[in-house]
Amino acid sequence: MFRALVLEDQTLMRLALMNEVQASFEKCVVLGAETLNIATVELQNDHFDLVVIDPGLPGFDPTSQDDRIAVVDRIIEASPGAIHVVVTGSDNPCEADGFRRIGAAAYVGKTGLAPGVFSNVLDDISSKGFSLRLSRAVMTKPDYRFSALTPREQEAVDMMARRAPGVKRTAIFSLMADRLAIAPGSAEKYYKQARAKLMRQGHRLPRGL
Amino acid sequence: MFRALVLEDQTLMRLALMNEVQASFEKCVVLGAETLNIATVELQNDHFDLVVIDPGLPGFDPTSQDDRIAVVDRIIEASPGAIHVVVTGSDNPCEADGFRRIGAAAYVGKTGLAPGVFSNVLDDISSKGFSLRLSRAVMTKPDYRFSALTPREQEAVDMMARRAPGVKRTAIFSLMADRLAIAPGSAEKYYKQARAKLMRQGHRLPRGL
DNA sequence: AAAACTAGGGATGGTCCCATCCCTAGTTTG
DNA sequence: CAAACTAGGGATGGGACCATCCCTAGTTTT
Repeated sequence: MFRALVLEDQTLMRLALMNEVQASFEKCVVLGAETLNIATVELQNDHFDLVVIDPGLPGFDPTSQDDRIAVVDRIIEASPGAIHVVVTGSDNPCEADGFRRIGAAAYVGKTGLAPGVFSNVLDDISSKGFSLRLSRAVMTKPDYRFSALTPREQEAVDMMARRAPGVKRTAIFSLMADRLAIAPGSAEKYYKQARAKLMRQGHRLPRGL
Repeated sequence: MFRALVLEDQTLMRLALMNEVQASFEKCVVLGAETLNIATVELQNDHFDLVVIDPGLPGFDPTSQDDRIAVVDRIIEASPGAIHVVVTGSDNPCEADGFRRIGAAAYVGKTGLAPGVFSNVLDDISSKGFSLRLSRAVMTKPDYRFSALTPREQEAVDMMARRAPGVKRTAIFSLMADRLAIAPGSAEKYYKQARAKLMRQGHRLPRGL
């Protein structure tokens, strides 16, 4: 059984990271720790295969490079058999190199860390030994979330809303079919159903329908 | 239709916050913006009832108090009719007061911001006009997440694992029943089913079974 | 004009999860 | 001892969502 631990003080982020880890492995256990103390205790009592660390913990000076390194270093020494992924909000290439030197297998900025990216990070580690993902803002449109839609319908709307200008709807349906591993006809159905729901509720639709 | 906008650069956190907002309203639309620019455009084009802001955006100096205030101030001026909630990782009482003065209705630290807390923040705003939730680490045990469990089963395990010493299991089943609005017998069932699954898979169970 | 894209709608079977109720049987506790 | 807590298990109905296939009909492109 694959065992992972996520050390991150921000609760919503910790839960989200735990989800990402879980989504990356068929069968696994993921522990979430809010503090270095909790994490240290767990690392002493059990073996872990993967540890995700945000070095910006409370009780440490967020501007002190030494503190940040110290946190990660303590974790790495406490779990020599694990893969270590550093996740941070204030990422920079210099710090990435520092963490790499002390044994981290990945350095990931939170801004670019979207659902699904974590799996790619793990793939990078497997193939290249190290994964570096620095933050950069790439969004040009907002995300929309409608409470009336099912997850599939929401996905359909998302992908259609992000469609580049000039791209046919049919092309998007094919793309959706590939990504979700369903038939293009089904993708089309979800989109149309979603659109109809929103119209019925009197929504102003996002640009691009 | 209730309309909300979440301005937060970290993708996973933005999506989590959008979920929290969505969970707080029966029917709503939630937009997520990664940058101040995207948010500004949306605020110009549409009316919003609620805006959630993390002032620690890329392109601004995270240590500059002026920059942080400026971001929130621009948003508040661009959406005079909305309720404004400031969410930040590096929270302190002094800054809270600053944001309150310029018109924010809530100041929330990310560390204590767990699923469901956002609703409480909104309740505070309704009843008292302002909500202040500063971060503090309160966890003493880690969270466990098992990939084999359904959400209900996972909840049952969570609540049981957090049980205070000496508390009877039956008491927990009643508590679960209250929180999830189900029969205590059902709560018991979920817990036992979850436990059985984990045993079958050869898991080491968390302390407290 | 033919082909493709658009925008709706109806019907169906399957799966997973939710919630409930009922059953046995060993161990603690009052 | 009786009552309550513990630890399993089986069966059932309902609901939401998934995925597919089929239908009509107007518009646009080739």
